[in-house]
Amino acid sequence: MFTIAEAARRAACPQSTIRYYERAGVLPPARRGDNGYRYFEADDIERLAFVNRARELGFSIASVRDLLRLADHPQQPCEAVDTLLDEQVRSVRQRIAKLQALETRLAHLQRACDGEHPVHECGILAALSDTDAA
Amino acid sequence: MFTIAEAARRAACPQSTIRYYERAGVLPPARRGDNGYRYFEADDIERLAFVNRARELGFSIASVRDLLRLADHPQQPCEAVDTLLDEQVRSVRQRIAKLQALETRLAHLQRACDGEHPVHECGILAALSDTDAA
DNA sequence: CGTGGACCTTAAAGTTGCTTTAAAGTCAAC
DNA sequence: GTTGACTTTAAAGCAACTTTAAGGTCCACG
Repeated sequence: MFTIAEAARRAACPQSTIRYYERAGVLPPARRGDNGYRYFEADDIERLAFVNRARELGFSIASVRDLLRLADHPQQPCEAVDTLLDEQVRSVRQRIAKLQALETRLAHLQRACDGEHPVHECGILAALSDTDAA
Repeated sequence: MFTIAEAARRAACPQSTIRYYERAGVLPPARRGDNGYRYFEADDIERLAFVNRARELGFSIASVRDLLRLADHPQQPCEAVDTLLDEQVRSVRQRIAKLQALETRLAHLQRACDGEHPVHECGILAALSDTDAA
């Protein structure tokens, strides 16, 4: 039986996040002591750790809910898990591609100015101001 | 003199965004007709386009405000512009690196399951449940 | 017994950059 | 004069939390 402070320490995440996860429905309502304090068992901490790992992998709260539901029903086919993971991979790859395109444009801009002139000669601001610039 | 609908069309951005930018202080309060309608001149549309381009490059609203302030004071040295751009490049590269690390981990996970078994044999959920898994 | 400090609780607001909604006023044409 | 397309505002919604404020609880020390 752990207090929320202990749970937070063990899961290495803020107490406020644990409360939030409960509110958001990815953790079940915690058991309460007579004083209203939350108490956690080893099981609860494992579930919290599961959530944390899934979040680290970039899954949304909604997807984490789905993953937990699947984990709770061991007889179901795991196709749904694979699908969630595939979607997540695609989403990450898309974000990478967008950021790389951005990086290229920003790097080009960096070459437009050497930092030695006043702003009105700055190639960077010129590019931002210019309707024709990429 | 353009209505907000015209301005939105010319800048290819929603009207709600124009109003938001005004509220957020990156666009000055628009001139108003007797009826309270906003009216825009070519200048205003250019400023809006500047904002749009900077946003496309990933600059925060706060940075866009800074960039505009710099653009409005042509005699200042453009070092500040370069600094903002450098920071932006660093931030984008960092995000890319994080996403690539994520991609690697997700791709590993994908190999942990071929989608043919029930959930309780799923390597993906096992990895999420396992305290020792990456 | 009391008091100080460390713990816990909740609801609500703040964050970022918008979008959406609702309720309402305006304008032009038929 | 009324339809329909425009405009306005304030406020709420989104994601995933974090922060704040105001308030109970617990325990140990004197």
